[in-house]
Amino acid sequence: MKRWSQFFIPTLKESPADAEIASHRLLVRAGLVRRLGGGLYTYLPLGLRAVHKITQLCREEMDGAGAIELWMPHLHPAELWAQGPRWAAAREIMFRADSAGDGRRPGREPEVVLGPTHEEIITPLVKAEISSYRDLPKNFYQIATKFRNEIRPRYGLMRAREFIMMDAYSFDTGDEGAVKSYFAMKEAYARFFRRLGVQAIAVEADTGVMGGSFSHEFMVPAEIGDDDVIYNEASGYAANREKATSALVPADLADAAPAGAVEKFATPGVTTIAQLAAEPHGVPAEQQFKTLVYIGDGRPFLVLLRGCDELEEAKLGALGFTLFRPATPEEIVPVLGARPGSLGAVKGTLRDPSALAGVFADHAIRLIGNGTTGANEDGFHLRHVNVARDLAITRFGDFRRVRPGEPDPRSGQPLQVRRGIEVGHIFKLGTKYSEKFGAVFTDDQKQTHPMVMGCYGIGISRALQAVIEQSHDADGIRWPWNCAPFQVLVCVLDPQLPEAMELAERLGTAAERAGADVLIDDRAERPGVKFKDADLIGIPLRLTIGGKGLKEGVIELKWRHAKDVVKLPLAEAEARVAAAVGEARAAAA
RNA sequence: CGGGGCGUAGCUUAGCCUGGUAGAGCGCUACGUUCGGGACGUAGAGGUCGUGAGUUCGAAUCUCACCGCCCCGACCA
Repeated sequence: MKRWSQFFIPTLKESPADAEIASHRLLVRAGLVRRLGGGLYTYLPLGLRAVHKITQLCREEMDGAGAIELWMPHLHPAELWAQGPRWAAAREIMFRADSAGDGRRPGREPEVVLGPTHEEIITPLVKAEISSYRDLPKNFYQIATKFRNEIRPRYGLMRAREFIMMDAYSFDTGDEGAVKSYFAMKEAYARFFRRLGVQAIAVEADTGVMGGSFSHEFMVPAEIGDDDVIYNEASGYAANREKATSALVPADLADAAPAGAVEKFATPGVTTIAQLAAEPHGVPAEQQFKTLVYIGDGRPFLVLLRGCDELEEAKLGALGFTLFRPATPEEIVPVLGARPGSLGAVKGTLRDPSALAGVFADHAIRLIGNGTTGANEDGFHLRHVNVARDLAITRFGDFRRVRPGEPDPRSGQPLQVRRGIEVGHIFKLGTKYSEKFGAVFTDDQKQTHPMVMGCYGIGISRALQAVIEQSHDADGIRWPWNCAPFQVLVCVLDPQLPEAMELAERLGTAAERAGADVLIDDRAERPGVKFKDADLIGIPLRLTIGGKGLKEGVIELKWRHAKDVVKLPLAEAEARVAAAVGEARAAAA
């Protein structure tokens, strides 16, 4: 039981100017956090209590799923990362820390880095400690601080540079076991978010720099989310836009027959899809081939799309390059022979085809059949280009961005889109890290194999804010029972009356015995201030003790999410409060 | 890193265009009146006007540079 006057909850009437979204404003106004610098936040006592509630729930679900808690350093020797499979990509977001003073190697590679995630730490540990199939599977987790130099920290805790994360790593003897571990975590995640009191949906996701074979994200639907979720309610299909696909191209689509010889025609000044679609040329975007040039690990490659489609850049990750980026015009001309606007992939028109690492075509270009593309000669295009006959395609793939309304890959029903906040991510990693670090085990045939890994993350601090984003009203936060910093607020309107404070203690004790954390507002403030603050900090159950009520022989009980106030006769108050707490706990279990 | 915007008291901000005493509300301190939905009055404390240069007799105000923050894009839990 805490007394407000002895605690520290600095609430604000006005929102700080830098807080744009509701949850960020409420984090600050309700006295949960204060900003230190870009993407850096102090958790004030009330905010820390919410964090503890969330981590405890998370811990219970992880333990329940058989994961084992440990704690790894936040400072990582840079050599470990250099040994790992993704140093080049990961170092972009890692804070470097040269030991003390000027460091021993100023201007060169860092000696230590602040950990953005822990695959590079856990895998060598498991390699050193586990070598027999008898000791597998194992799943280790920690709940700790992560550091990522986000290019653009945003929205308070939503995208911070230092944040709290639960990260887990599973090690199995084979693929089957790894899949089992993966789905055990998927279920644990679902239970965790349900108990947290937040609606989070599992969607198929891109694996990104993490690598691995498949992955799900847990998304909290919210307008301010950074991700687009493509879904169909009826079929249950849901995927991050980066990963989402559609049944736009029929599986049994036959190659179109050529419609005539390839024909070059002059298109002076035409450098965009829209210009070619306009008069005098009048080639619809759906009949154009779009040719994009990227550089993958130093070598150029081409991506072909329909003129009307957009590239979903994340899908290029499937091509296996460690790093890729759009090519510059200076890089394009020597290879293709023309500048952007007149590019194409028609056999025989490329200046230096041997320089290419590949030509990757989106399936949807097969819908074009015969179309128009750049001639690799500034100011000229080619028509009657046939997909099968004329294009030098290394392989087809899914590279286009799905649009709402396209047919669901499962049911054919139209796909929809909504925004979401990514609060959790699970990956089936495979052997990417175990091979690199030599984390192998010996099986019962005395054969050694790399362990099959999975990794799992929950953004604890982000989940905290997602809860607020999803659960608030015009007056303030509406904490779900299980992650509320306190579950019961005893609002004493006349704390100078000894009998009022004594009653508050009794009710608070009754609520505590029933399993609630209790805060007593004993401040010498006017009632209006107390009620406003109570709504702002959003404690689920409010008990009000006032001089008036005491004379009538009642106290008041009010749920934060409800409008009505229930008057409880003093004689019944303790039992009714205990019962209310019991019901709330049961409902939130 | 590209594009846009903003830095004035702890917070929200006016003043800047058109250079000349830095103002208000909230919060804070003291006293009084109040006391069931962010009360009122009186008196106070609190400001290197982000930093540095420049123009000028004189700069919060004009110019330049730098720093910080916010928003939009690419990355992520």
